[in-house]
Amino acid sequence: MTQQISPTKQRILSEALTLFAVKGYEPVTVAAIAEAVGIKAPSLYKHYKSKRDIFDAILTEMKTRYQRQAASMQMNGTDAARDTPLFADIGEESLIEMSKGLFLYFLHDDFACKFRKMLTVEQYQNAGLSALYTKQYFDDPIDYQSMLFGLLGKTDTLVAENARIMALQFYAPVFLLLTLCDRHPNREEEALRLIEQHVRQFARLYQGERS
Amino acid sequence: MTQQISPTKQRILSEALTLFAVKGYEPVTVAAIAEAVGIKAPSLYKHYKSKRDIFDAILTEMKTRYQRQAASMQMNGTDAARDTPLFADIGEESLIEMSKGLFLYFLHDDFACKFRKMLTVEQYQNAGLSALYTKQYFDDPIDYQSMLFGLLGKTDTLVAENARIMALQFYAPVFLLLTLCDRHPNREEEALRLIEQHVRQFARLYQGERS
DNA sequence: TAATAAAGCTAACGAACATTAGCTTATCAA
DNA sequence: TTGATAAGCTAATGTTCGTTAGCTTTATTA
Repeated sequence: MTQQISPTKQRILSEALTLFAVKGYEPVTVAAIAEAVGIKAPSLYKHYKSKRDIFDAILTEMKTRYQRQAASMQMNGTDAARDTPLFADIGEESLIEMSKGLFLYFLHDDFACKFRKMLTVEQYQNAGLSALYTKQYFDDPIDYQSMLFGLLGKTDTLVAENARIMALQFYAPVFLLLTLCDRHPNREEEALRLIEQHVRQFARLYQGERS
Repeated sequence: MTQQISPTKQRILSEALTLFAVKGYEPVTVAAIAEAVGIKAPSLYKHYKSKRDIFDAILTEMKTRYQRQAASMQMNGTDAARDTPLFADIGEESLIEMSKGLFLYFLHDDFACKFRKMLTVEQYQNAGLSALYTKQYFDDPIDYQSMLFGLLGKTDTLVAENARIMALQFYAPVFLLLTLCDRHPNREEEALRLIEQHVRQFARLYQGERS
């Protein structure tokens, strides 16, 4: 039932995204996309009916991938809510590894990384992309982590209101370092070191609080 | 000695920045800049010799402003180091007001706000702007706040290494909320509320630690 | 084997772009 | 009053862009 995608068609998407991620939509010429793929510009129109059509296909693919990932997170989230031991019991070390892992995934996953950059450079001229950026990199992560911290705090003195602040304080430094490395890949090591110290300090501060 | 700037020349800069902030450099046409100013495209060339020249003039003006501001911060910083009472003595409330004040300045100051957006959308295709972005919105703020937290921690158990993490944890949430409001001005109230709660929590966590 | 469709190519078109040439008008010093 | 300069304008130029037309070739299918 699901249509098979021609390899060239897929490569056009990939190379276009690579270019859009750096320059944004408008400054990228169809000739440049074609050259990256290894064909001539008019040949692109055998696969997509316009430049905008390529852009839309990228958006569609991203939405598909994000929903798939959100669905798997949902499962993990539910499991976590049921099964995971409390904050203190997770252990600082595994929390560090989780943070670093997510950081490295978003930094190095080809599609995720380039799509994030494209959203970044297009966010102010496209209301749809603006909303998508906020959902993917602000509201969804903050909501999700609020939920986790909220669950952890139930048996504790932490109130629900504070869970959002905890989420903000946990997430923002990691995200800031992610965008730093987007610009300067050579500072990845430094960022990882800072993330480790940040998580350690964060755990210490919020665990110290309950004793 | 200092050359007087024609009002039209200044308006060109201002309107060009407004457009560059949203679309980036390339997609903005000189005709669009001219129309925003209220003249025809060829008339622009009486004031600047090319489109790139307008862009460079914006960069130059921004560097001037930033250096002026940095110089005044330097003075405040030195004064702070000499005169300001310790962290706990500043008072949570005035710390909140300071944070909100800086946040609102960067969010609403016309030039600062638009220039930040322009850096955001141009950062991946211009190495110079990339470095400038990192300096202005990562290294300089983190260094400065590290210095402050470092001074405050001298008489305390906090080590210098931790001052950078403190700075990161203090600054990142505020900056994240700033970029959120850049996209969604209608969420300013929510952001201010979160900043207040964040600073309160931050102060409580790091003060609780020393007792 | 013959017919069809898919996927590449060159050539060309019309629109939009940055920029230049050259004109007009107003300001202002000599 | 005259001459020059500044700052606007229209018209035009050469380039680049997205897209289309129409051809060739290869692979698939009847």
